[in-house]
Amino acid sequence: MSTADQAILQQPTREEMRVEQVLHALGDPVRLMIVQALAAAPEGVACGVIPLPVTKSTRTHHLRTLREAGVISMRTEGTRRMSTLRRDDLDALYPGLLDGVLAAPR
Amino acid sequence: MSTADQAILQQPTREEMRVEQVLHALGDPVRLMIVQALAAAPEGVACGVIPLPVTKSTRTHHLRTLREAGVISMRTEGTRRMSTLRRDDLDALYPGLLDGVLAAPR
DNA sequence: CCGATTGTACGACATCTGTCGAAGTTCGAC
DNA sequence: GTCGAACTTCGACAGATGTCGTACAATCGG
Repeated sequence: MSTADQAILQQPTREEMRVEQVLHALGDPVRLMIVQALAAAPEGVACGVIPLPVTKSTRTHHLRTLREAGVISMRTEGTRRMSTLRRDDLDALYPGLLDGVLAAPR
Repeated sequence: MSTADQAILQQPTREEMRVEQVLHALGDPVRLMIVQALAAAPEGVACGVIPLPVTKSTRTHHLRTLREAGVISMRTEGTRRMSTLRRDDLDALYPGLLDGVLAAPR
């Protein structure tokens, strides 16, 4: 590995984020479940421990969609991938959006 | 016409609205333009006057998607269809969501 | 009544998207 | 070194979705 090795997977900067992409990422039932699970665990969660009604590969697909939209951040930790909500960036760009989504009646 | 004639087109009640459907509706560039245009005109806007890069039929399609998700309300007024944002319902169900979306950097 | 204006309905079509299974990769433990 | 655990990658595939053009419907003004 190089000395500049990054444990954090590629994700858009705050400037690169687009609201329609964020909304599209949030507009899927499985991805919304992931976001709700991450909201309850500010320190991050291993992808695998979130209960989801899909297979591993589909899970990977949704996590990448969320990451590329800028909704979550992922870092490698051993063989685990830890995910966290990018709360600060989302709140800065779209104040109230995330809270509104999380406040939705279940 | 019957005495119970309704000028307001069918739309979900507040209880019937689902957050993932709302987010999905908002997650399209054209529909987002519509919402931004409606946000600037609380009294309602005729569908046709919103500048959009699509044809009439596509416009109708997007307006129906927004209406069926509960984002907008439509009523007939002569040969016009007036659309309005369902601000009160959205704010009640998902406080902050709409404001966050509208605050997005253009 | 006629025509113009507005918008909807329908069918077609290319693309996107969510889903899966199988195979590959990376890391930690023994 | 070998095994298992945790994810990713790839290819495939069915269904959803955005788009258009044409045809149809309703309303208002002369």
